[in-house]
This record gives sequence, C-alpha cells and structure tokens, in this order.
Amino acid sequence: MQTRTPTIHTEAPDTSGFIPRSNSLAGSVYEAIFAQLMALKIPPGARINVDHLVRELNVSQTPIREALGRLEGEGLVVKTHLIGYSAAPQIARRRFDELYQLRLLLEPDSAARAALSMDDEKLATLREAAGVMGRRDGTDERLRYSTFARQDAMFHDCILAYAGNELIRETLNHQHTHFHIFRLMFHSRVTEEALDEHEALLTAFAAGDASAAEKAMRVHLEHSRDRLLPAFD
Amino acid sequence: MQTRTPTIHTEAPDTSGFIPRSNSLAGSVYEAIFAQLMALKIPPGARINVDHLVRELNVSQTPIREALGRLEGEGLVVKTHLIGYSAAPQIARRRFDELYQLRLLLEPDSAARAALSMDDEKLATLREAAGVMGRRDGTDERLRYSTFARQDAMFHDCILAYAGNELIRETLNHQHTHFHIFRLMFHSRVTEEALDEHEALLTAFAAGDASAAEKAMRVHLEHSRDRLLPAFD
DNA sequence: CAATACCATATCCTATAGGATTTTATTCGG
DNA sequence: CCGAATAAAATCCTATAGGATATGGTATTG
Repeated sequence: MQTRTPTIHTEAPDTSGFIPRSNSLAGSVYEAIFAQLMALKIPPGARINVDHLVRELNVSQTPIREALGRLEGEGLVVKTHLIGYSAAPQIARRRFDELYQLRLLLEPDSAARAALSMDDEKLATLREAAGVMGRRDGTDERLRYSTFARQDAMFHDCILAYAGNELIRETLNHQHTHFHIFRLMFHSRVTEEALDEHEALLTAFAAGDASAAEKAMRVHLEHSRDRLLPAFD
Repeated sequence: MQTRTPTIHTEAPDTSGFIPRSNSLAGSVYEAIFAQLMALKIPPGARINVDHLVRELNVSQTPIREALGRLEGEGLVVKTHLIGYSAAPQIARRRFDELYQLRLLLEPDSAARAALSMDDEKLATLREAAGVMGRRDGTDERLRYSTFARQDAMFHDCILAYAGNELIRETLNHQHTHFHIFRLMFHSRVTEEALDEHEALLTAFAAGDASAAEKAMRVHLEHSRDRLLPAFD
C-alpha cells in the first residue's frame, strides 16, 4: 500500500565517510520520541499512547513499539503489561544523591587524566565549550539556561573524552540524559559560580596539573550538587 | 486467530507481593533471547534472524522486534538498517582495560562503604556467596567454572548492595553482562587465588575495617584483570 | 581463467486487522 | 448520597500479508 508519507526524515548527514545507509523508520521514530522526552513534551511519569504516536508521526505501530522497546532498554521509558508505556518517573532525591556520588568517583579522576594529556588544541576546545564568553546578560532566563545546560554538558563530555575511557564516558552520558530532564523540570537558575568553577578547571588544565584538576573537579561537582539540592524542598 | 501455543511461559513467581501481572509476550521473548546470548547459543557478532526466532519461539514478529529493540537499548544487540540484528561484537582489549579501570574506581570505594555497614547477617550472606565451601575438586572443568562465575558475580553484587548505591550497582551489573560473555568465550580457568582474595575481603569485612576492605578489593580486581589478560594473546 | 552482470532467494521493513484486557462512565440498589 | 455492578470505549497485544532491499549463486563475456 504505502500511501502514507512519513514526516520525520531525520537523515543524519553521516559526516564520517561511511556508507550512507538511510536510517530505518524505527530509528527515526526513536529519535522523535527521544526528543520529545528531552524537551519535556512528554513529562516524567506521563503515559505514552501508541495510537497517538501513530497519528502524530504518521507511522504504523510496529516501528513505534520497536523504538519504545529500545527506549525501555535505555531506562527512559517504563512498560507495564496491559497498561502500556510511560515516561520514566521523575528522579528521586535518593537517585540524585547516588548520581553525584557516582560522578564524584569518576569525574575527578577523569579530569586528572585529561590534564595529563592536554595540549593547545584541546585546551582551546575546552575554553570554547566552557562558555567563558557566554557571560552576556540581557537574554531571557529560559534561553539563558538552555545555553548553559548545553555548554556544561559539552564541557564535561569533552573532559571525559580527553581522559580516554570511552566506557566511563558512555556511562555518564547515559545518566546525564535523566539528569537533563531533572534540571529542566526545576528551571534551576544559572549562577555565575559555575562559570568560575569552570575557569578554575581550565587553569589547572592549562598548567597540566593533574592533582589540581582533580581537586577543582571535585569542588565543582560538590558545589553543583549543593546548588541543585534546594529543588527537593 | 490465536491458533499457536507459545512455548516460553517464563512466568516469574513475583516473590515481592505485587500484583501478579502475567508478563507480556515481548517480555518473555526478551528473556529467551537474553538467555541465548548469555549461554553463547548466539555467539558474539553472529547475526540474529528474526524469522528463525519466529519459528523457534512460535511467536509472531512484532514482539520479537520489540524485544530486540530493548536488547539494542541495553547494548547487547546491534542493528543495521536493511541488514538486521546481530549480537554485540566480542569485547576488545581496549574495552577490557576500560572496564577494569571503571571497576577500580567504583568497587574499592563500595567495599569500604560496605565494611562500615557490616553486621552478622550480611557477613553470613557474603560468606555464603564467597564460595569458601566451594573448594571441592573432582568436578568437571566446565561446571566448575560455571559455579565460580556465578559465585563471583553474586559476591561482588552483594558488596555493591550493602554499599547502598543502587545506581552504581546497576551500572556495574549492566557491564557485567558483557563481561560474562567474554569470560565464557575464553573458558578462563579458575584459580585458587581468587578464593583467597575473597577471603581476604571477608576478613576485612568481619573487622569492619573500611580501608582494609578498600585495599583488598583493589588488589583483588588488579589480580583478576591480570589473570584474564592472557586471553588476548 | 577471471571479472562482471543478472536473477532468484532470503531477509528485513512496514501496514493492517482482530482478539484480549483494562479503564471509565453509567445505572441501579441500599 | 454513596457504593457496587454492568456496559461501552479506549488501549494494548498479537498475528498475518505484502512491498523493498540486500545477499549469493550462476551464467556470460572478455
């Protein structure tokens, strides 16, 4: 039949010179739902109706179920038999503490390793990501936070990349997905402190000082945690 | 129509007093494929034919695709558009190193925390899991390894449970899945050393000595890594 | 003999239809 | 007025069918 006209061709531009395998419908659906989760269009805990998605994305049920299964495997979605899918529940206080405990075990060490392998090019990239130049005021609060969140995530991810352990990087990025949703829910205000802490890290990196980088990262994470903690009141 | 008779009723006994929602077909299929992966019935890198599974499990394609999607989200299965699904490739040397680096960052700390919250009951459970009594010889090599692998996994998981951080526990268990497959591929022989190292940990736990437990775990992991390293030659 | 083109098969991908179960709304009785 | 039972609707779950694409073998040609 094939009378329908899928409206969600994401079609990644495949920069890395591979065979341009056009992505499957299931893959496109996955990205679409993922985006909705990240943008809080589907809030935490809300039910996800398959039929609605059928009409909205103009695609049949099968690829949607496949995509939802994948999201379930990643922990972003929960399935209950004969009830259906729903977005993963809001992060709880306990999980929040556990996450920062995990970050404190992994990221300071990664900062130290990154410091040891630092060079001018990497440093420049980090400076860019740190958003030192992003201190402009006057923009509205929402855009301001959105910019900061992206920069902060990029900054930390760069450090993990330079540390050289892809497994740790993937692990933390995975958790960051949940974390991002949490932060969005609370519209946590951006403080200038975070940027100062980033600069402290940059200074350590510039000097190639591993132990200083480790310590700076530890301080940064602890402050970050304390800044977000009031959200649970 | 429903003329078929599914042959894979796993039907978990739901010990934890919840509503006895009989698990969905997709869930049963997931468990069946998962078991085949863990038992190396589907070796790493091998292609996974959906039609074969249809005939083998006597179930239609849809729940199979949903289950495969979930396995993909967990990283145990890889999908290539218009090619199909295949089991995740064998763990590479690099990933092996990264895994032990991750474990060395997380598990010693967990051992220390577990030591602090130790009591008689937990200690008894750990002794049980440590397999101190499992030193019997005479059994065949294969069963012997299988027993050890299960005990070792249980032992480490118990420690993580007592450490109190569920997120870390989940993270490591997730990785352990891949690791298990790796170990099975190489039929790595069980040495008595591992059991000695477990006993050293138990001693530290019995004394409630956090730093001793941390150190013992670090030593155990490093030795474990070195014992498996020859597999890459 | 080697390389290329072509065709048949296998496999994947998507769409549609129908049965099973839960949820919700309505009605009746206390 | 409240609670329980019943009926209807919504939703999920599974099965089947057909189109699209890749793979592998065979024949043909240089």
